Amino acid sequence: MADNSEQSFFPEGTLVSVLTAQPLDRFLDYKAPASGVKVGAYVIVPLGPRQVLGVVWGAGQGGFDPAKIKTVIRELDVAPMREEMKIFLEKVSAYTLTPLHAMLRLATRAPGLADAPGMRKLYALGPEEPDRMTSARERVIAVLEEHQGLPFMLGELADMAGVSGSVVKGLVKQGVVLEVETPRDAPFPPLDPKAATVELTGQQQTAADALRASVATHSYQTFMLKGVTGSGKTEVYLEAVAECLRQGRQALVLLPEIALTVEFLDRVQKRFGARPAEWHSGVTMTERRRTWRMVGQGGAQLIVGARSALYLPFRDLGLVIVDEEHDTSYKQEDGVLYSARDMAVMRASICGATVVLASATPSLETWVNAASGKYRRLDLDARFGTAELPEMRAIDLREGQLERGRWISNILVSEVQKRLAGGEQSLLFLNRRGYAPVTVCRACGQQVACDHCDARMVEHRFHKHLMCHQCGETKPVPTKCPSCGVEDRMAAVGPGVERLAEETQARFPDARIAILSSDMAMTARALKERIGQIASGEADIIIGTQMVAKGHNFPLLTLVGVIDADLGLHGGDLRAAERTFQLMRQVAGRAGRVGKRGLACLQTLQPDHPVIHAILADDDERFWQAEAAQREQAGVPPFGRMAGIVLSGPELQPVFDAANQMVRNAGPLRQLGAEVFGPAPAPIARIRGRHRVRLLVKAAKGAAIQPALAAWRNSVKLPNNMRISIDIDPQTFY
DNA sequence: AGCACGCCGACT
DNA sequence: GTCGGCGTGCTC
Repeated sequence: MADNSEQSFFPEGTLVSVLTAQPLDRFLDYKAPASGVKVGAYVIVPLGPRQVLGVVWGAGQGGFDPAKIKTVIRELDVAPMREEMKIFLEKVSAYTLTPLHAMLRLATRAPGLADAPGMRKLYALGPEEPDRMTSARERVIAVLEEHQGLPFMLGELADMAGVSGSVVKGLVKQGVVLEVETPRDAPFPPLDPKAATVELTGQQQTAADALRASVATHSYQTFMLKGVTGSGKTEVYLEAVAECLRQGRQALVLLPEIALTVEFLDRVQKRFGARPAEWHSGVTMTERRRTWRMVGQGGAQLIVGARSALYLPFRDLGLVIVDEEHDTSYKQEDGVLYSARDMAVMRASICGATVVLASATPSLETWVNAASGKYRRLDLDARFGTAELPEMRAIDLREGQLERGRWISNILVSEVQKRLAGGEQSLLFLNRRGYAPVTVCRACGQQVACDHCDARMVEHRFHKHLMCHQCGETKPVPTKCPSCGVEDRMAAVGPGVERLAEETQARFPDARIAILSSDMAMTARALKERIGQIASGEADIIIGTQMVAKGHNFPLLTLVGVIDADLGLHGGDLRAAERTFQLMRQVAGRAGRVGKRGLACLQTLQPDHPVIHAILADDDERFWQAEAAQREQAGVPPFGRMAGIVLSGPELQPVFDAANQMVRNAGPLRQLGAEVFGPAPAPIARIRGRHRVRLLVKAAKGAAIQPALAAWRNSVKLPNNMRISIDIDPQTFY
């Protein structure tokens, strides 16, 4: 690794070590350019016939034919990478076994990085009077006066004044209007921590004080902020943001879903008087470039975004909020495998920042860390206003409650009817997209499966096709069985939201029904608008998937019916209970947020299951204790370390053979006290035609398994149609 | 990642 | 004869 502790500036011709974003897995030496170059500088370097982006990591290492060493082409006009960012990238790389070049790629995911910062001309009011006043000129001056000194782009100003550009240019000649060269990437409007006064309840105040005090120390600390739905978590952590702004440091708020950002931005605007910078897949290229640059030079104080915002080049990060920290979308299961929650903690510990992990239903890891004192725990249990937690009731489906092809029990039907009569809303929750999860042939019993994956095809009647939820492959709904060839015996089995909507429509023909499902491809804005309409009463019954569990507020909602509370309780996945618990509680939390007490009905075949009991008893502490005890006994996370190794290839047998070869090479790993399990088919045994085989490594909590895993991975030479990926702290481990 | 080099099959 | 398939290896 390059050592840069001694030197930070390299004069012309000295050797520097450069990390490129190319998959080279080593540093390359270059000569510093005529102007010299400093450590951390973003540079363009020649690499073979190409020019690529890199970062000066430190002094050159030598040992390469000096005649072949090329010179850095130029340094980019952006803030250099800070030492703490380099440390962060190195640490994440070592922890997740991701090559450093891939980390750099994550950290430079901004368009137009290599471009010179563009300039543009803006127009503002100048000191002079015009020689002759015309009505066109008057209008231009009026527009500028109205917006007190705020400069405009030429087209914008001309449009607003209803004149052509030449009128403005004419005024520029006389000095009435000034032409100012402004950088294209402007700083974001300043946020004012005192823009709005907030009234907090006693408990909120206590929590906010603790967070503010921590932010003010400029040292690392993680908080678990646990607050039931509607307890005002956001208000509390926005106070921490306010303190961070006062300290002149930057704050980052991570949200699990883009759909939530629009609502959140509105709240920020109300609280701080301006909108913060955004960072997620829905942001335009220009705005991304601006945000990346401004974060680096301090022109953005608050960034709201998705997990990848962790890799922005913060100048002085003082606070990271991970909202809905239990959300599984923080752990990406493809590409670079990391948990944004854990990496947020890592980043904050490097730069002396406060972390707030906010959730109504924290992940078990966070709960355990809070229990052990590693994190500080803050609780908000008083609900805002008069709303209270809904009454919760299990509906036992075992006693022949449901007719064939029906999914809504009579008890639930009558509760919905009461809401319809009273002008209130009902939510029917089913975490299954599409019409029916299984299409089966009644003649031979075969189910229609995806040709490329180990998954069943889900019928989407709305789109008139079957779809594989693994790879997205679609095919028409067959009328003839693909296996036995018999005609017209194909049947849809089991419910999806579309089918639930169909039944709902049949049972309540006069009700207005709205479906909220993630496969209704909508933009974040359109979705927000739709949710807004529904919330304001434009629907009587809402049919929803997982999406509705993520923080939207429906004031008229007083009934939640969970159609299948058993989904996810079984399946051998140790996290299944945790996920089901979180989901159920959150969905139930939708009901009765304002005013009236709500009712949540859980339809289940296992009314005696501990998870169902914990939900009904509203006793989350007991649930987490039981879960923690179970995991501790099994020696699995967070009480032990685990890693999943997935080998994949086009043919099953060679993949298995390679996996077995790895097991035979696992000696050094076992010497660390680690156990190796497998090979076994991965949880999803085939994706896009590639067979996947998994090994699991289990080790004691303190064991440093990464170096051993890296050596292990390199101990087997794989054929080049085979891939290997290592997932530290996998989400599924069974 | 790209891009070259290189060594074997079916075309003008 | 040569155009082009993609396997192997290099890039400071």
